[in-house]
Amino acid sequence: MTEEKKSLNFIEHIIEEDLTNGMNPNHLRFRFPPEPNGYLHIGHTKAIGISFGLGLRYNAPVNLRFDDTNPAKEEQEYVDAIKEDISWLGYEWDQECYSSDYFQQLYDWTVQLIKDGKAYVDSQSAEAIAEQKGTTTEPGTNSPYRDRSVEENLELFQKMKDGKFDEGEHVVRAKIDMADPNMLMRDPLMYRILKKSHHRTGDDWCIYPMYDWTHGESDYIESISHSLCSLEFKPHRKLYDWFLDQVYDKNIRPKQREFARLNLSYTIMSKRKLLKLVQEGIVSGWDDPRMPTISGLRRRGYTPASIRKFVETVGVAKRENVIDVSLLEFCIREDLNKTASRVMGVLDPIKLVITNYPEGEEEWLTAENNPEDDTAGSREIPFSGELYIEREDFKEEAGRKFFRLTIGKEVRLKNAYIIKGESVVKDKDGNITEIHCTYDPKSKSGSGTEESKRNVKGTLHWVSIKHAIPAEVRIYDRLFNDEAPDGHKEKDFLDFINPDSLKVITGYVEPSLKDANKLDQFQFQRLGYFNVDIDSKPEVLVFNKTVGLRDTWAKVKPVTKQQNVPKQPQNRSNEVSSIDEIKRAGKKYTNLPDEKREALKKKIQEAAKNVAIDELEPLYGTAVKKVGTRIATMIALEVILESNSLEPNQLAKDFIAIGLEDKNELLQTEAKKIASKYSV
RNA sequence: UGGUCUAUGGUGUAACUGGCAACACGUCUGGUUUUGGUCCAGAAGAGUCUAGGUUCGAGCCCUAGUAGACCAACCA
Repeated sequence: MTEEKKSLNFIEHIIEEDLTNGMNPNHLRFRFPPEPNGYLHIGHTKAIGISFGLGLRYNAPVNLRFDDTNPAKEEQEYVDAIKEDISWLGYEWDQECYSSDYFQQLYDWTVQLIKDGKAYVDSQSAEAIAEQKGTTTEPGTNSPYRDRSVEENLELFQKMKDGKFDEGEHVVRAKIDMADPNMLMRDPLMYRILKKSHHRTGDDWCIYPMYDWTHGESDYIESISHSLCSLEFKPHRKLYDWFLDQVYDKNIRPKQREFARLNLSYTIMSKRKLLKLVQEGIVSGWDDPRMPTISGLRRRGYTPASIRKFVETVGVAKRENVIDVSLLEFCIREDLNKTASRVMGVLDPIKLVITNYPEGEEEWLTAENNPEDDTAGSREIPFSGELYIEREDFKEEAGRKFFRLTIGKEVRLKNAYIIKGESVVKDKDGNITEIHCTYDPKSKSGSGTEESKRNVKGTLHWVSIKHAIPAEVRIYDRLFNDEAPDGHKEKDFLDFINPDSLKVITGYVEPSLKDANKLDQFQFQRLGYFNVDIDSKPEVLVFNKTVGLRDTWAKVKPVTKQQNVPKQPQNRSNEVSSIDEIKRAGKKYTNLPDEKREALKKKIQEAAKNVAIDELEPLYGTAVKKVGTRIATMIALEVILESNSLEPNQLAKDFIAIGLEDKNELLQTEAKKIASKYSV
């Protein structure tokens, strides 16, 4: 609480204001109210982080409340999983509450509302009620049952409770205003009949209160001061307050305030869709390491601290946002860098023979466990004349930028000796099967000799073939290959499943890993962070790749491979990329008057000359929210096609198709222009 | 065609009751390094959606546009 430097988010501003207006700080109380109908995911951690974070900041209690008013969807299994996940994240709740604990109170209040003429029993079908709701532009009409007498209402409500009716026969509605511009105020439902067993109340009840009639009242019962939820509940606030008015009696009056929910690129957050992934067997379960669930992240190797840091870093505001997954990755690397033991493992092995190493000999070398942690100590690792190194770490010949092993060049084997590439052995097809090298016996790491201090450019990780243990290694990639898999109107999110999201390989790891426990975390040096999966057994070790190391080499690598890339600007650092320029121009496009638009168009066309069609992909699609960006893309596309005299490829055709259907006229015009030109 | 909310570098968030835009991620450069990791030093990148207004002065206030999101489940 002494962290004065940290700026406040808008919710904290509200609280500060309440406090300066005389609110007793001891009356501060928050709540996290999940519905136990699924597993918690990374999106929930934002809500959790906000409410529990506030609790920590103001030293106020936070209730965990299960919003369990719909027995059709809720199960005890989810209650247990949610509790486990929150605890694992490191948060402690004050009271464990259930909306179902308030069923009787809610019932009593409803009776009072009926007596006050503020609620009534409606006996129409769901369809009829929906029809009378009206639309966003037209007012609704009153139900024919709206003016039933208090006595009749009371009697019917009693019978509903006693199970005298079937599902759907009657509902209880609040009598508010069928013409309110806010649809939620048009006589909202308070109760419906549901003949289902509830995971806690069993068959005690066959009428269940609706969300709106439950949430605010539950907050009130628990003396919640600030009830924080996501933006889509904003319209509910009016109703929240209306219901509160009916029962409010000089106690603490909760305030609902709304924040934007978390969205993560390349990820879906909908419980329904996550459930589908599980049900269709696309993933192995809710805790599949590719899942954005807390349990999935846990199994993948994410730490509670890293997730908390992440939530803290993304901030809280009211605008729609998409957080880049790279931020999540940064958070876990930052944490693991300080804590994970360094070990060596080779995932794509190729045999390395040290020809001048004494035949049959072996020795044990000392290796530091964690250079970031002085207390981590060291361990012994075996070395011999036959090793595995990473296939990627050798090329017969390579440019100066390749800091790894080539013929005639020296590199250091981490914690061991300096070696020099001598020759290769190939099979009939010309594939390299063995690399032969020589070593400098005086260059042993830590030996203190002149040679041991010699500086060579590259350092390689390795394992001794004789001592290494094979292990199953599961390598994950993003589950979807689209930035916003569920942001497309036309396509199903399942169309974007990445078929290569899981690769299972056999790697070879140093023998010290034999005793690793489940969920232990390691850095496989130069490769990334890995943890021991829960499937791991003493006979077969199983590792998950949590995340790779930051890798600046990987970015330049492709360029060295493909010679035919279009000319890249030399001083990339000093130039805005053409793509950025297009994006930027597009951003303002729709807001400008026609004259200025022309200038912008020229700019886009100029920039487009240095760009390939495929590079436009991230700027397009229904996932891109700004129309301007899409228009700019369309303009750019035209230039690209024309200046290279290309025919539209599939991607281009997709762009055009989407453009033609867009409701924005400017975009449509541009799309039509190209469409007719290339008769797409 | 209604109501509500939102609009700040590539992304996310700041900027206390108006005083020429900060932090993190990402990107790039250089240094250190027995991990192309870490660490250190530095750079580029927005003039705050547009147009008007109020003001000595506006990202913050007002008006009008534009764009996006949410709202018509007996879901939460």
